Amino acid sequence: MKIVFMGTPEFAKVALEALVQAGHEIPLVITQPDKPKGRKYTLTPSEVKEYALSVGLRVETPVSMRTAEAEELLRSVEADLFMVAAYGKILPKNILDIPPMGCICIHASLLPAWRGAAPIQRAVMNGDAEGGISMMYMDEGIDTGDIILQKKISITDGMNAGEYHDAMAAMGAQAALEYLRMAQEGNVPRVKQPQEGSYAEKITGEDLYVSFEETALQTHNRIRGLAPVPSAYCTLEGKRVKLHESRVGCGKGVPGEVLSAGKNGIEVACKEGSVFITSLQPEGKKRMDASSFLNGLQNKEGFRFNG
RNA sequence: CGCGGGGUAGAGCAGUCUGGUAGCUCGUCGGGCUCAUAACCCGGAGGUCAUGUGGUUCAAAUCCCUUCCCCGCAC
Repeated sequence: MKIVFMGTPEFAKVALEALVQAGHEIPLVITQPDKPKGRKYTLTPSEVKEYALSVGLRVETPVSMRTAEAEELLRSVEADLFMVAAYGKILPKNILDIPPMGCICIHASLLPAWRGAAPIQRAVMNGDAEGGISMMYMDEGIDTGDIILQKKISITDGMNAGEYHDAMAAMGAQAALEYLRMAQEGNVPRVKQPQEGSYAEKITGEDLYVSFEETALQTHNRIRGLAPVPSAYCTLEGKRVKLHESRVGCGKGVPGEVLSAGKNGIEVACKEGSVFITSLQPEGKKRMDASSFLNGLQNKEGFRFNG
């Protein structure tokens, strides 16, 4: 079976790696073009591209899927199916129709929940107790295709998006292999999705700001849902402070007010309840625990955030 | 050359503007108090102040220059 793999970030890389190690034939890998990244603004390849090249796969990075060139490229490999994981571009119908076995997508949510760009972060930020992987036949909608299989995982309170992501990536890879086994036996289930679902909007700068104007639980979920990257933040004396780890507390006070500061962390009042910040990172500094932060703080007396 | 912050004891910081014996909080080690302690008290160790046998100076953590490294923003 010839598979064209389409994907971009780490999540997709893990799946591609599993396919390669299982010995599947992958004549072509499609990923996003290199993008300028980092302080030096250097052109950086995607995780998928980096890995694919390291194992000698053919990689193409079309700028658009809506060109004759893209269609010709994808037809020319005569693949049986396209497997897509967090590619980052919408596939038009003429592309979807190319492979005889269809376009199969690995999506990081239990559809129809969290369709779209940032299902992993949104699930954690929303405080979901359960999440998982969906394999589906792609259609022209955004993550609305018929479902082949789903795998569930619980999201514990102590888990951040990074940990959840890693577990999900591994599970996504397993799901892909399971699908391929079913496909080889010619026995692939296909269940329609409900129309109604939720949408996981892309994370923007506004999502990162912790105002403490939400409840303690919402604040905690925001912090862990954005950890370890891109990180939630608040401000202290006009400077950004990234918030990496927190715990829910039950103190009361004006949102942003520091209620206590010690070995348990820095307790900050929220609209309802409080959160203990246990790991944070001032602008220009490295990540540190709350004790270290307090050791170096000049005016330990009555500081407050976002003030 | 996209913008900016920083490299001082194991950790986090002050001191740099206005050169003149290296400080703070925490940790660590020893002792004491206590039924006991992560609490408290007393004492000690620990730093060629990132780099350059760099420049200026009677004197450089501090002023000037070199190189390396870390981080925030933006993308």
